[in-house]
Amino acid sequence: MTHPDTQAPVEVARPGKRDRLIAAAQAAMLAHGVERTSLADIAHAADVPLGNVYYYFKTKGELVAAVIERQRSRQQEAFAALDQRPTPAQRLCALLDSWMAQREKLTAHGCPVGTLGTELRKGADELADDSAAVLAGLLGWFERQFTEMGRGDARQLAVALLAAYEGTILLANTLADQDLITVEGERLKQWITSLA
Amino acid sequence: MTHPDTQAPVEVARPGKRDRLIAAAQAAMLAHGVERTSLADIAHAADVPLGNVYYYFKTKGELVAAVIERQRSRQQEAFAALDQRPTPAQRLCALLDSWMAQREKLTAHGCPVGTLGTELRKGADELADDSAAVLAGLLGWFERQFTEMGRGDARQLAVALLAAYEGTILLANTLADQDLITVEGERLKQWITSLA
DNA sequence: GTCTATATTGCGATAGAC
DNA sequence: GTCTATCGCAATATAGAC
Repeated sequence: MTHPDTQAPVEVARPGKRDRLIAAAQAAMLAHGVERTSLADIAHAADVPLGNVYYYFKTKGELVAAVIERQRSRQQEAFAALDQRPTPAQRLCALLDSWMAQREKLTAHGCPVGTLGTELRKGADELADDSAAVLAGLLGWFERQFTEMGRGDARQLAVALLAAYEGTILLANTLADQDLITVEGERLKQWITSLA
Repeated sequence: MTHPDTQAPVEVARPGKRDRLIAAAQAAMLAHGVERTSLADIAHAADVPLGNVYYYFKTKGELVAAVIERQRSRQQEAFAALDQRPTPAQRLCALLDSWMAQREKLTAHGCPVGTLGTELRKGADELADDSAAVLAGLLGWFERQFTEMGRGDARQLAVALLAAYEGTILLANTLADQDLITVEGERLKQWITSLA
């Protein structure tokens, strides 16, 4: 802490300027959609001047790509944590528990992965496939759990579970009723338990 | 047909100019989203000059409102047709059959009601509630069928069915796999039959 | 690397002739 | 009622000083 002025003459960027932009973009795009979120909004929220955004991301699309990559990365961490649990049924139920715990945010803005994927499919965007890969990652993880439970119809069960998951959030969001997530969550947990 | 020039000096609009705009708006907005659909696109598709759109709709929002009203109207017609069938299980399965028959369009663009509701919730739009009412209409119809089947948990069953319905379309659209609709459709029909 | 000022474009909406 | 021309604005992206 001594002589802070004399050392490090090179201006080191406050760590995370780029990360702050990605996080701000993710939050704003989840709340208002990609199209309605301007780079000015993101820059303001991240406390970065507008023109400087283009030093980190050449286009808005690159920023969206970074958001998707961040989702994928977070998803892998979540899987790693869940995989610590001993049985597949416990892992699936633990995910449903954390899902229900987030019901307020999910009801307010929808599923981050689902709504982004839906919006990107409407554009001519190549990014749609990247977003789809995140959803496919969740589907694959579900399928692995069911396979480990010895189910030959693991794929179909995974599709049914993911559809119920995404569909319930869509309903909760559109109808503005977070209790739908609680009720469906409990029903799905019972269903999983009955399969184990 | 005689003397067509001398009669009806008042220029009667070719029937359906307004309707053409609504239909074109619905198609374009389903394909590309409300935000990305410009009034110029709609006017061009409906073969109406851009400036003339404002004679029929004061704002773009009014045009979206007309699209929603059209969805609601079509939904009522669909319910009336389905209600001709003798049993609630037959009605539900008939709806799932028509759903599966439309799997190609649903996979390409998502559910017209679900994607519109999701997008409008992202905006500050008051129209979101109008769109939600259409989804709620479908939910209510489901619930009536289960009630008529003598189920005390009709509401919960309706939520589960609608979530599976919307969630499956979201997956089929995002993952670009229309077979998901076929597989889930058959599973849901079996489930309904098992309840009857 | 950082930031201000601005070029450029596309869209919603309007004015006003016919 | 119909249509052309255009305004005003917001947003992406760039130029260029520091």
